Amino acid sequence: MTVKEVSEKYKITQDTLRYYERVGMIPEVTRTSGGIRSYQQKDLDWVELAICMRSAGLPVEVMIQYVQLCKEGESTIPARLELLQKQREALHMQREQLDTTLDRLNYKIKKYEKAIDTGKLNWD
Amino acid sequence: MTVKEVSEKYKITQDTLRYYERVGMIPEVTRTSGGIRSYQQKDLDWVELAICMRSAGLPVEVMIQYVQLCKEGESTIPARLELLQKQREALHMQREQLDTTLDRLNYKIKKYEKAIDTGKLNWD
DNA sequence: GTAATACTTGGAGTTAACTCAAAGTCAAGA
DNA sequence: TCTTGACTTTGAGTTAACTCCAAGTATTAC
Repeated sequence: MTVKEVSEKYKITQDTLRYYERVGMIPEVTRTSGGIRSYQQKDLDWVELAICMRSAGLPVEVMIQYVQLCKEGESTIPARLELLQKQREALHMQREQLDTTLDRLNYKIKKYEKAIDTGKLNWD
Repeated sequence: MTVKEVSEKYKITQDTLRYYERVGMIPEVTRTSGGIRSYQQKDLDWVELAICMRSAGLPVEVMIQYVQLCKEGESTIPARLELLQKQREALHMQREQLDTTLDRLNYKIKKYEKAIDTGKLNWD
């Protein structure tokens, strides 16, 4: 697949795909003899992983570290595990905060709905 | 409360507090005759709301709009409701994405744990 | 009253994560 | 072969959300 096809498949710009590769957030993509990107399944797997992590707010920097560790071989498996566990912890906290905010939003929304319903506000 | 006290209470910098006020993410804070901020309960409520929304990733711009609507009076209640509902929807989607990513992280973590446990990787 | 400290503003600087532009190279069709 | 359009890189520009700085004013301690 060309960069254009991949960008369409994942709804992400070509610039972003090239950027991810340039900064090392995904390993070097397979190229044709002419130097043009030709994404293979393993390249697509990396792209998908990168997009998934980014869409949850995981920093680019963290993915760069992970990719770096993967390149260094199996000896880095404990380090990779630790990195992933740390990120999971961060996402759990993020989730809790999200729920707290959702509760607050729901509370306010109910207030407004009632206000519109009864025609008056009885604010706290 | 002074800006310093508020910054300590909510673990946020004074600069950020002033920034929030300057851009209109919270209404103008009560001042002393000398022009120094003196946060009252209602000011603190706004600060707390702003921090809560921001910590869930809700854009500053959205809070600015909300504050603006509040200033314009009760006629904007339907608009405020709509704004809040839209943000709730966005947070719900964000939450789903977070869960998807967490699933993926958990899968990888289990793989690595097993690899360390058995001393070998049986990758997919 | 004066020194020290905390506050004020306006505006410039920073960071993360893209996003765009320019100038050149590659590949497919007439 | 020539043209057209997609691809390449390097490097600069943009956006959101702060973050910092300088110069000045207010408050508090002595």
